[in-house]
Amino acid sequence: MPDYNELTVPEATLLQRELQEKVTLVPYKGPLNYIAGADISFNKFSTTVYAGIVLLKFPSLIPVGYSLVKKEVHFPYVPGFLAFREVPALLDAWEQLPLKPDILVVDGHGIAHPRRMGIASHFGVLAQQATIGSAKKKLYGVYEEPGPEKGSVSPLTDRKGQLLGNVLRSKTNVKPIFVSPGHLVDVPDSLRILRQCIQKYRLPEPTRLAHNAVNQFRLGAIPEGWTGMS
DNA sequence: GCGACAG
DNA sequence: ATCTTGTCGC
Repeated sequence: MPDYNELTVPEATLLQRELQEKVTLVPYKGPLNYIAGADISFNKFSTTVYAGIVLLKFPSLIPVGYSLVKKEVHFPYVPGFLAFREVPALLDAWEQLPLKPDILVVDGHGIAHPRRMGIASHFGVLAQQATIGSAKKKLYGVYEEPGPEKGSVSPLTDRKGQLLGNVLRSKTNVKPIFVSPGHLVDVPDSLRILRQCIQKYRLPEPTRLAHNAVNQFRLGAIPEGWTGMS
């Protein structure tokens, strides 16, 4: 695996095209006893990123532990290349997880990307892990605004009509979230599974808890490493 | 050339 | 993404 910090955007584009051929979109048949959420936090203008993965029991969505890692990154944030900034740190956090989840929810898009290679797909291929992308804003694609009530959904497609994911109204009268498969799951299952992760907030529990964890970690409220709960 | 543009 | 007080609406 190349050092992402040394890549140019053209080189990163070539790598995305190579990895894209490995993305597998299939119905999810495996067990679903554990699910996890991954996210990154950082101080503006800083090259230090705080990555974290929170593991939760499914379907209770009760958190059972988290993995936190601090890392230096130099690849800049460029729309369409988020993975080159966040995946290295997330892989470190992933490696120190004592127990791998059946599904990992990544904060960002899966195949709803110009080259069908959003961060969730990128991570999934490298870690050979089933992943779902859950984003707060659109990166690529077209869609009709879903109805205002919680549960309303509308398809996200490319300009040729190919299905990329779905736009889900997770809470009534609240901006919708974008759900797309990353790897080893398909569009229908990514939506079905993610819907089961919505509780009281706009964001799915795995992502929401991961966001809280990395934020507290960055602020020094939690120590680095693996922390089981009980 | 102009608008769009995950985190 | 992060920094922030008040404010609008269910």
